[in-house]
Amino acid sequence: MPRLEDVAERAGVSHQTVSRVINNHPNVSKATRERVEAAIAELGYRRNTAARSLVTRKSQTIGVLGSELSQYGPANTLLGVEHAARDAGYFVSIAALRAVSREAIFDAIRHFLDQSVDGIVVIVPHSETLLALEELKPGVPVVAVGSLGSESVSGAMVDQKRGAELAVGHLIEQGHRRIGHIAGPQDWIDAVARAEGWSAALRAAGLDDNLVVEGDWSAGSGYEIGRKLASERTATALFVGNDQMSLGLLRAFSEAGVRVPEDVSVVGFDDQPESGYFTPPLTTVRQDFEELGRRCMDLMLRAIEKGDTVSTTVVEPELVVRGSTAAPA
Amino acid sequence: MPRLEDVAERAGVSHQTVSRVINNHPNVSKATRERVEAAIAELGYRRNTAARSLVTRKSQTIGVLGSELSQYGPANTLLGVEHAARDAGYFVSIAALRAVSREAIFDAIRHFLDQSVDGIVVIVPHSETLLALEELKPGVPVVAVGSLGSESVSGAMVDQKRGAELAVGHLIEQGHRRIGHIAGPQDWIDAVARAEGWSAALRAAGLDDNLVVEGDWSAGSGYEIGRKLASERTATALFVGNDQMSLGLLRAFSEAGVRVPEDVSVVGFDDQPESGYFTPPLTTVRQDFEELGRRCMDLMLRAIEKGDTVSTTVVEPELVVRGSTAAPA
DNA sequence: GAGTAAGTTGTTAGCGCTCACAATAGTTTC
DNA sequence: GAAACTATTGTGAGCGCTAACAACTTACTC
Repeated sequence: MPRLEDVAERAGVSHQTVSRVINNHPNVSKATRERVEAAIAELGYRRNTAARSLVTRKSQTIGVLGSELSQYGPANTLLGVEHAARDAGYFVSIAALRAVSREAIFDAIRHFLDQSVDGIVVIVPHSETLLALEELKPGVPVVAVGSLGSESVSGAMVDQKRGAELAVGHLIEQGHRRIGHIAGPQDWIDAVARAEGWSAALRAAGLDDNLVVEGDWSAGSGYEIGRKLASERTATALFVGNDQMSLGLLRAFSEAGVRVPEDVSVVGFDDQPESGYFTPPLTTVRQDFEELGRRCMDLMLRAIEKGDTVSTTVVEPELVVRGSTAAPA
Repeated sequence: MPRLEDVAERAGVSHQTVSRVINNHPNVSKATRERVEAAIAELGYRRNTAARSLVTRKSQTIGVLGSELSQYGPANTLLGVEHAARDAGYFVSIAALRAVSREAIFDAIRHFLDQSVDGIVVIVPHSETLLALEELKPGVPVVAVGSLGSESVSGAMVDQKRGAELAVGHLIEQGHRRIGHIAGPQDWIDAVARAEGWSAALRAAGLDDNLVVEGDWSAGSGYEIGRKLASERTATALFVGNDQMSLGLLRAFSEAGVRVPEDVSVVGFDDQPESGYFTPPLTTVRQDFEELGRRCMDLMLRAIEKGDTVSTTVVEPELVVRGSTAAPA
């Protein structure tokens, strides 16, 4: 592998001039720059990241700390971050948490600091994550996905409360009055926000917000809850915390002879690619996860390159109406 | 940040001795080792990765090149790789391909070489990927997921052909004689292997293998194909290339009044967490993607640390029988 | 007890790059 | 035309680590 020195020799300049060309320093004459660029091309020179990193203490790497990274939302957020990062010339290093705990988070952050990452994006949608980050100030910019951030941490989120309002608003418009909620686990930031949004929208319309059950995001939990609800029949409409639980719910209702949407309307959350092919096709709230990831990197780049302080960005959700909602009988 | 030198001073030894302790060299007396370890703990010393990397030309980093990384299979494979890598003390850097092309693959590989990764795992299930890798010998070990590898590339795969045989065998056992296949896109290695397995199993049983349609893995394509098949009714059973297309197919059949499994049996492939909650619950072939990822890293570590030559590992698939298959009417 | 081997520790150099500063050439100002 | 700039290029040092070698102990052999 050719070194800076080799390029310099070939171009007939000093190594420092080559360095200037590589780093786009202004004070290099056009002629010299071209000569150096030619030499770089001829030798197929590529800068040694480790050497650069050693002296600058920057690694051109963003660490992405995630959990549940194989789920639709996190996976797509990661993708958005990766694309935006690579476009900006950054490497992306990942650490996937097997279990969410303070110790595991600390571990992963240390792992990133060992690599001297320039910034850390955290896709760990648990409430305790923010607390852990507050406690262990990593000394590099941190963007937490799915939160508004805090004093020292930037946040990028989809407006969950707004999403819940869209869903509930749609059901109210159709004439529903008893609208239940199947919530996600309440140690997830988003699950809490959706439940709050549901509750707020109902109260604003003068309706009861007492029909809540908590699932664990899985289709299995949706199924179990669905079996129970099918026998009780308390609500005419259900706002479900995500599309997977909705799927399980639909399955349980189908088995129990409860018709959707004729007997009960169902609204999900996420809009996974499959949701339009459930039986019936699911009305749901779309979140643009890739956009969320890109926004994260926007905040990150501003923090790294312009030294911008902590800030927040919010992505708007969108209601997608399909066949699982109708006016109550 | 404390340096090696600082630790050495505190422990009253030379920096080289500290280096030996860190790198687990054998010839350090127990007393010295303990003294050094104490100093490391007291100062909170962490080795500078860049400096180490500069001199060793190793980065303790594995590059993972992927496409469709938000899909269930690739995402979980990535997870398996990440866990195994981190357990072995390696960092994981990712590059996600937006589109699969030789140029994009070359680009990503160069990106990894810039980081002087110690190895590259490729999760790009397109046939042309292998060719591209053959052409551009990166100079570090490469493991390609979903292939048997080649002369210069190791391979880790789930036995797709066996999976297809399991599915078709199950249908034949139930008494089906006209068994169609909804294939995945034929530029995917797995799609080809599944189609071949289906075909081979049918021919081995003396049955026709002329009922094939090609989809694009999406639920949407399964739906379109399902609408067409519902009117034709040529087969009594269908082996579908993946679970998502199966979902679309089930939806189309449900709309058209074709009953599953009474009128047509359906077997999918993948066993995503949701598949057990389709209507009806889907009989499918399970692939253990995380295991696949771990196996990848096994091969990789052997290649890196023991200089093992190119090799292959195969994960066995498993048939999961649920409610979408039954004997023909 | 001299000679050899094995175990333990220290010394020096250099990986490839950027930073701070020095030096030179070219331009403007009065 | 000398002083004072500005633009361009070069020089030397050092980031923190490991590899190679040197040096010193201790133990063992005959």
